[in-house]
Amino acid sequence: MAEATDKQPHLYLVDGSSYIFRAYHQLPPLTNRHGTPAGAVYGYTAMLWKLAASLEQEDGPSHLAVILDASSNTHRNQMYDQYKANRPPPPEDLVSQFPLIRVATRAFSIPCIEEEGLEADDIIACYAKAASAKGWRTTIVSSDKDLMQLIDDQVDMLDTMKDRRIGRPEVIEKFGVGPERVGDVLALMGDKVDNVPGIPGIGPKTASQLINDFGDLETVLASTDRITKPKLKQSLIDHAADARLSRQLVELVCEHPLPEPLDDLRLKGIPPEPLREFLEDQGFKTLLARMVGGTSATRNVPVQSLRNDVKPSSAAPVPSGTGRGEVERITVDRTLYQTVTTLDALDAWIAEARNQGFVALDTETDCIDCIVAKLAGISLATQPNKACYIPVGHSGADMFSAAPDQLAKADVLARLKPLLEDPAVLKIGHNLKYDLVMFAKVGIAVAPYDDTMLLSFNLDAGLGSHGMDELAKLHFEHECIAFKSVCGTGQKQITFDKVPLDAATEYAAEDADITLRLWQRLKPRVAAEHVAQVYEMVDRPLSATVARMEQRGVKVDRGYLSKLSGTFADEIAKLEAQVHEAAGGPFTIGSPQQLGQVLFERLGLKGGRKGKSGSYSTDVNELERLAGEGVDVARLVLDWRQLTKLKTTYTDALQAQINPDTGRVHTSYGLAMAQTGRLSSTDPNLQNIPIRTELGRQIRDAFVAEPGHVLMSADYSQIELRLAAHMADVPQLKEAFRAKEDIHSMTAEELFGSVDRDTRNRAKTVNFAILYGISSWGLAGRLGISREEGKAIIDRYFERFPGISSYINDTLAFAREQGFTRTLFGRKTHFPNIRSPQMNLRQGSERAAINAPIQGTSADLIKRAMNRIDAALSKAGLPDVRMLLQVHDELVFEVPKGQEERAAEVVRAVMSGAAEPAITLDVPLDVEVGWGEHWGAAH
DNA sequence: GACGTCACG
DNA sequence: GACGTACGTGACGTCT
Repeated sequence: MAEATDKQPHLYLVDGSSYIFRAYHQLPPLTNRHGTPAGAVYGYTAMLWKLAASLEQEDGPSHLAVILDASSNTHRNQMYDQYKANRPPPPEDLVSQFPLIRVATRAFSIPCIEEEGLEADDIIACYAKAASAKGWRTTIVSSDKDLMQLIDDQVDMLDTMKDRRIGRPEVIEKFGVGPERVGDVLALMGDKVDNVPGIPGIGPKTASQLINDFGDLETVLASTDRITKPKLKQSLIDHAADARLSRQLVELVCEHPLPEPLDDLRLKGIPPEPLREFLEDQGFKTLLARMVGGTSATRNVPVQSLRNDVKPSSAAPVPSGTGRGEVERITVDRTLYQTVTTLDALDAWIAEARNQGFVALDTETDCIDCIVAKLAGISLATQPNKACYIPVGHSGADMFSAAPDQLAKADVLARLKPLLEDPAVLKIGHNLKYDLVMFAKVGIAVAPYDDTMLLSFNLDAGLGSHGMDELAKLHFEHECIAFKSVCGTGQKQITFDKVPLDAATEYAAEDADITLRLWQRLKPRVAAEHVAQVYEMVDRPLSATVARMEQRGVKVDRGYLSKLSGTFADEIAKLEAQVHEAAGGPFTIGSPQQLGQVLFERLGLKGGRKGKSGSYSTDVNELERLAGEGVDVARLVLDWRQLTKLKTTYTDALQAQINPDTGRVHTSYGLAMAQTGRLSSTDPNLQNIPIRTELGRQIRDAFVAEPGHVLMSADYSQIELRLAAHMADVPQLKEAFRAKEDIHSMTAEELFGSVDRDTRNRAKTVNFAILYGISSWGLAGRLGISREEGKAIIDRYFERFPGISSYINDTLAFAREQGFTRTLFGRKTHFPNIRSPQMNLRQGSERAAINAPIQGTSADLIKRAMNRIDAALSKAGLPDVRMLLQVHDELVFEVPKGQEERAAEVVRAVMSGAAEPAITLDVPLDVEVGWGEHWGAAH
């Protein structure tokens, strides 16, 4: 191939100084052959390699240079002596790598440009301007936001770590303004790291809003009379000079003569020497191997081999075979959908469903809450594009319009019941739990069934959510009709039973149509990807189990809650007065911002700023610290916080959630929400009712049984640690569980050689840390010790329980290889970021991947128990014992008085044996059971 | 709607 | 140049 003479020259400018900082933080602390730190240099070298490799590519460089900061003393320091004054010195093991950057660049025979008195940003600006003047394109390799000012039609940026191009649209996305106004926005918001002052109280959002409203900085400063918010206005007036200074500091200088002429930056190819020598010297074996293996017949550059195997790892974080597969183009023709208004038409649909043995269905209602919802209509689909809607509960748009022609609800349900209960016809739904409740309310027990939401959850957990609209887009690139486009939104929103039948048919029939297509696409993957066990034995049957629990609800004592609300309100009022008194004036205690100002400015307490908003942290740790130092107001605020939390989230909200028809609270369980396979609970969340403090615990007493009944609670003891002992195969832990020893004391003995309250507590913390994917830093923070001490404890843990470290290593190796983890029952959880080049993303995924098999197996077990419990109770002659709630490792039942002992034994047996017969655990699953008049007394 | 905070396992 | 220090959730109040 000829050299790139015929194409437009394309200059790449590498912001070397900023690159090496990022590389340092994102790569592990590697050392080179000489034992000196070289992680950042390696990252830098790999980046240059990648760039050089794209020489011949469409968008690759024809000219390339690396730009470095020559000195810290620049014209900006003369302008403002505080410029970059806050910046901490770089870490030592990074400083030692700075000179190597120049060596590495020379090894590539790439020009390395630096200029006394100019920052790299300014040099880049000069070159970009000069290149544009000659009609060249320029790509700035950096992610520095200051440089985004330079972007235009000819200039873009490239973030090689995220493998992302940044052009005008990306700038607008980030700043809300085009590149030409970025300088004004930066001047308003300032920059902590460079110590550019900006205007206090103005962050990115406000800054871009102001510039958009007024045009530029000077106009903003001149228009303060038009600004309505008093604080903002005053701040702008007070700090106008700071803003002008900031504007100058962020301005890039592009009038300087070029240190080297543009044409000298041409990239012709990389001579093998001295690159090979450099790679050998540093011991960068991977790159060296590529260089040798990729010898090209046509030229002496490593280009050919690079293109094939140096894929940017960030671009393909998900290993092959774990994605959701290719998009299948479909054509949805909504004109083919039918509105069924005659019994003959209905019978024809039922006959077709019977004939082929499966049918997709969906119900439409007048409300999202399936417990109170009334049926509006039912849609069916038998083939792609062959779907119908059967309205049964539609009314006119208002009280003056007549209801549309439709079949009688009772007739339709009478015809559908045999079909929906026919064991020879598979019913397919999406989030079928909702429909199961709707049909159960009219005496129809839908079976057998498949659920496409659960199919997607079991196949692709971790890769996205599992709503139908999203799945249609993902698998078919099809946009479903939006609910709000049919029913409107906000004040004007109407309920589905008011929607005209033609629009209702298009919307509802499409849902059944898409459900059918999703089923056709997803179902074959169940066997192929080995999730049949978890789907068939855990999640699919759980739909019906949970539907029953939701329908039952739990009785809540409104009078008791109301009284509690009153008591809390009095306490809150008292505390509020005391806090205001101590603060020297009223303010909104619930506003972290105002509270921070009161504590750390008005009262002058010492405390650090935290968070990117620049506001003070006032969380429980910070306030506990102050309270411990004898700051009474901190204790008062903590008490106020606890009481308002209890009142608003529990005593008030729970009363409002009592269903007027049943007098009970019916939560909704999310079956496909938590990535690990746990359930979640919403409207209200009954999985986070207080228990840890005495005050909060009173809320539990509001959960009561019907007269003549008690509430019974059964919970797995230490289930996650038991599973860890089994899965990691740790003999001492397994033995301790078999012998019913106290596991935290036993750990304390192993770790610290003695057992007292302190060592036991610390051992308990360590045990949890293991489950959550440990880091020495995190453990140190929790235990209030140094990182080194934290690391020593972890090392000792691994040494005493070697199974744990091999479990972690094996789990991570598997996850990196496959992109997902599995529970003992085969449940998959995907981790698309497990190989991300971004350290924080990657490490977060690693911790989650260590935890997921354990948390997920625990979820599998309790779900299996739940699926079996109703039948086991009936078989034991206890059909009136009703399972009501699940709280991850706990089940709550309503039990007729006199049946407690027998119910306890049945429940205990089912829960303890939940792994069998699929799995035999090496540890017993102990279950603790208690009961009483209310939930609080059942523990 | 984002953020901070806090309730649970 | 920033982020975030343990995993998984959901709800509320404030502020923009």
